[in-house]
Amino acid sequence: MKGRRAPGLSAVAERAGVSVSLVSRILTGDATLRVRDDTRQRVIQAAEELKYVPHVSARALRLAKAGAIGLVVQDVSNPIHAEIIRGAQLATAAHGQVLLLADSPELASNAQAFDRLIGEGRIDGLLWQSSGLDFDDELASRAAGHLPTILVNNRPRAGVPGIRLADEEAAALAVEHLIELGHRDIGFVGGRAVTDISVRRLAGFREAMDRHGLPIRPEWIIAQEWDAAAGHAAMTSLLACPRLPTAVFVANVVVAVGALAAAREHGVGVPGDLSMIAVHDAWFVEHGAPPLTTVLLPLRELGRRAVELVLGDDLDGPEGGHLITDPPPRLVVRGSTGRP
Amino acid sequence: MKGRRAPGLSAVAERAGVSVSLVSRILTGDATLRVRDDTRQRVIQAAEELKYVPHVSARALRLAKAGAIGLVVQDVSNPIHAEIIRGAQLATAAHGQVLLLADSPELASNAQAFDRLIGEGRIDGLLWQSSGLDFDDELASRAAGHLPTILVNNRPRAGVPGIRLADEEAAALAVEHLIELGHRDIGFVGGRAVTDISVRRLAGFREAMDRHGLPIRPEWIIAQEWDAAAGHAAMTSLLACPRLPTAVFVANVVVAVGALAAAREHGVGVPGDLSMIAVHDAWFVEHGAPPLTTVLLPLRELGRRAVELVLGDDLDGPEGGHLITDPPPRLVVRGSTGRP
DNA sequence: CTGGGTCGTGAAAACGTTATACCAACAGAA
DNA sequence: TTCTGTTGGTATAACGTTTTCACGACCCAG
Repeated sequence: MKGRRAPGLSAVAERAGVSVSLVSRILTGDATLRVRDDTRQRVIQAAEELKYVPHVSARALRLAKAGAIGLVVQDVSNPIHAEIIRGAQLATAAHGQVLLLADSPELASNAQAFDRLIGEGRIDGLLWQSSGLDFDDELASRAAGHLPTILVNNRPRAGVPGIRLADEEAAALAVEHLIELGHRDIGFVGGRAVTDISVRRLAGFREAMDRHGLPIRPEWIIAQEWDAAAGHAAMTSLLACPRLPTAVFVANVVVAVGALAAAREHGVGVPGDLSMIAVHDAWFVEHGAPPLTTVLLPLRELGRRAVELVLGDDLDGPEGGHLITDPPPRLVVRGSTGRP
Repeated sequence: MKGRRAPGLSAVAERAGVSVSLVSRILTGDATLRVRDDTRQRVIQAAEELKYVPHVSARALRLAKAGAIGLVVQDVSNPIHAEIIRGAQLATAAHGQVLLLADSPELASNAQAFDRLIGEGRIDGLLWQSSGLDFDDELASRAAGHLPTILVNNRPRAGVPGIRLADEEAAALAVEHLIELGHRDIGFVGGRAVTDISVRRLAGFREAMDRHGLPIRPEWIIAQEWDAAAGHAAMTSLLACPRLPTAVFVANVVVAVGALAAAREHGVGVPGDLSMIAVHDAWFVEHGAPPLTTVLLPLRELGRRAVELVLGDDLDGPEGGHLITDPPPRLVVRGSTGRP
C-alpha cells in the first residue's frame, strides 16, 4: 500500500540543483521573485518528475492556515442538508480547500471533541447548520470565539453571523399559488417551532394571507418538527379539526412526505379534497403519490455562499444577516395542488 | 471573532515552571516517564487553566499522521450513502479522528485536486464509496498506492481491498419472502449493471430462484442505474412485457421509489397486481404509497467497520474481502408485498 | 577603478510538536 | 571517599514549509 516517503521541497531542490527556498518561492508563485527562466523551468520540471506535493501540515503550521473548513450539520440523511453539503463541498473544492464534516449532536455530547475541533487549528472556518436544539446557540457562539463562523440557514443569532434563503418570499409564493387556484381556507404545517426557518416561513405565510384579506385560523397552524414523522403527526391532528382547510402549506418537503401519507391514510384525497404545497425540491418528490408541488430554493447556492463568506472572512452582512435572493424562489407545479 | 493566539506547549511549560518536553510527555501520557506527582498536577492544571489544545498541524508534521480519514462518495444526497457517512463519522469521532468528505466526480474531473488529497498528508486513510463509473477503478487504485484505502460496499477490485454487506443473502431473503407468499413469477430490477452490488444481488436472486426450482425469465431482469429515474424507466419497460411477473425484487430502495411511481402511473396496483420488495431501509419508505417492504442491511455498521479497518491498517481480509454479517439482513414487512 | 544599483540566489529562523539523548542530584554500597 | 544506580527532569534535533535578509556577481555611471 505504501511506496517510499513522499519527496519534500529539499528533494526537489537537490534534483534541480538549487536551494530549498528558491523552490518554495517558485512553486508558490511568489510575485516578488526574480529568477532566470531556465532555472524556473528546471525547478518546475524537477517537481513534476518527483510528483512533488506540498505537505499540508507543514504549510499549515507555518502559515497558521489549515486549508480546510468545517461543516457541522445535525443530520446527514436529511436531503435538504445534503444539498447544502453539496454546495459547500463544491465551493471548498473550487477554492482549493477541503471540507470537514461533523455533526452537532455528536459534538454536543462530547465537549472535548468540540473544543479540539475549534481549537486545534484544523479548520479555518466553520459552517454551522443549526438545528434549533437546545445546545445549539451555546456551541455556535463558542465556536465563533475561535473561528470565522456562520450560521447556515439562519438569521444572525447569539452574536453569530448568519446566512439564509428567501423564506418569507418562498412561503408567500406558495400561498399565492394556492390563492390563485381559488383557495381561501389554508393551513400551515411548520417544522420545529423555535427554529428561525419555521418562524420566517410562518411570517411569509401570514403576510400573504393578510395581503389577500384571508383569515388565519389558529387551529390550522401546526408546527412540530422537521421530519416526516412529525409531518404525519401534524397532519393527523389537523385532520381532527371540526372544519378543514382546502389547502395546506407545508414548510418543508420532508415534513410534507409524512403529511401526505397521513392524508392518504385518512382517506383525504390530494389534491381532490386537499391541496398541498411544500418548500424545497428533492429527488423523491416527483415520484410521490401525487407528485408534490413545491417552491424551489437554492440550497446549493446557500452552501456555496456560506463557504465563500467564511473564507473571505466577510461575515457581518446587512441587518438581519446575509440573504440569498438569486436565484429567487421558483414555483414547481406538480400534482398536489388543484382547485378547491 | 478572534481572541489572542492559542497557547502552545511553551506557554503551559512556562506557567508550570517546567520544560516543554516534560509538558509534552505528561500530556501525551508517555509511559516511560518518571515524574513527581505534584509536578504532574501542576502541569495538568496549567494546561487546563490556559485551555491548552495541541496544534494538530504541528503534531501531524512531527508524527507523520494526520488524524483524519477521507471519505469519497459519489453523491451525498443518496440516502443510502448518507447512512454510510453517518457510520463513518461516528467511528472516526470515537477514535478521536476527523472525517473529510469529498466526492468522486469532482475528484475525477480535477486530477490535481485528487493528487493533492492523497499526497499532501492530510488524511491517513481513504474510504472509497465506489460508483461503478469509468474513472472509478483507476482513481481508487491510485489512492491505494499512497494510503490505506478500502472500497466501501464492494468486493476487492483492481488490487484494492473491499468491504461489503451480505448482499446475496439479502436478495435471497427477499425472494424467499415473495415465494412464501405464493409468487412464482418474479422479476428483478437492479442498479447500474457493472457495479458489484448489482451483480451480487442478482446472484442472490438467481440462487434463491434456482433453489426453489423457479424459472428466471431474461426479459424480467432489468438493470440500469441506481437512481429513482432509472427505477421508473426500468419498471416502465418491464411493464411492456407481453407477460408480467406477479412480483418484483428491486435492488435498492431508491430505485424502488421510481419503480413504484411507474407502476402507479400504469395503473398497476401494488401489491394487488404486483408485489414489490427492495433492499435497504430509509426514512421515506414507510410513508410511501404503499409503504415498501424492505430488507434492512446494516449500512451504518458498514461505514463504521470500514473506518476501523483503515485505521488499524488491517485491510486484507479473507478471499472476497471483508464481509459484514452481523447484524444479518432483516426483513421488514410493510404494505408492498402480498399474495399474488 | 571605485561605488551604487540591480539580478539571481542561498542561509537561516520560525511555526508547535515529539523523541532521543543526556544530565544533575542524591542515595546506597564498596 | 569513590563508585554505581535511580529519580526527575532538561536540551536539542528533527518534521517540511515560508519568509526575511543577506550576499556575490555583474553592470553602468562618475
